[in-house]
Amino acid sequence: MANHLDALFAALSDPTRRAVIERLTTGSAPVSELYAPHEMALPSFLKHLGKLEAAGLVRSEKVGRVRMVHIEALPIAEAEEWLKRQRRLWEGRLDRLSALAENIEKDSHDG
Amino acid sequence: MANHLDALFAALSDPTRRAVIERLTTGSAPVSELYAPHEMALPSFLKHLGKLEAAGLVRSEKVGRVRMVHIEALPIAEAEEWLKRQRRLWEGRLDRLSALAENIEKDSHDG
DNA sequence: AAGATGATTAGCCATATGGCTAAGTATTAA
DNA sequence: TTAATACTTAGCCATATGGCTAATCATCTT
Repeated sequence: MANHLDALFAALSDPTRRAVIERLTTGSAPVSELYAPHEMALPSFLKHLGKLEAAGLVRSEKVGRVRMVHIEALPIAEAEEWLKRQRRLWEGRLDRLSALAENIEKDSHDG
Repeated sequence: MANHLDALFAALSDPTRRAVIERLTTGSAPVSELYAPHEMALPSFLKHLGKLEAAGLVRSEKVGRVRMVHIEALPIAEAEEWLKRQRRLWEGRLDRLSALAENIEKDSHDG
């Protein structure tokens, strides 16, 4: 995937993975705890964790036999920024259109 | 896909599709114009447009033999909101942690 | 009416994704 | 030192995804 936004948005496109992110906003947790609510085999779940980590949304390190996982704020902010920029560009265009409409209105009175 | 955020984030996970969104923030355009900058066969490109439309990010209607495409603001705002909420939850937790740290500090002086 | 234009449909292909089981490794607990 | 715990690795499977060509349809333009 060329752009890292690719991996970022792809990571967020799955409900299991978004649920993990939602859980992690309340604090770090070991794999076993993150896994508990999900009705799938552990290896399947670990693939999801792997994608989150590959996208940079999450980090983890092993403490004894337990792997602790924590959220990484920056990539979330980056995705948010991309969306915000698109929304603003779009809104900016609407503003310019209505300004234009006003000018046309004015012109029709002047002219 | 259960949640409509699934389709939304999945639609945004491809550079061709994000490029289309970026182009559309500057105004509606016919398929042929949206297609022009992309080095792939038209049917391939149309699949991308189809995903954007399925995700609700885009609408289109046919005028003569031309199909005009325009952006739909709401889904972008929804994706943005989900991200914002996660960021705030996480930041809120940091605030609580530092408040807790201050209390512990205070207690250690009192006790 | 013929030809060009803009899109659409059908169908093929390779790779990615999301799920599984089975078996293995490394720590900790008894 | 044996057993339980917490992952980890390997490998299989079905479906989804992203690309293609070839053929078709619908609407202008000449």
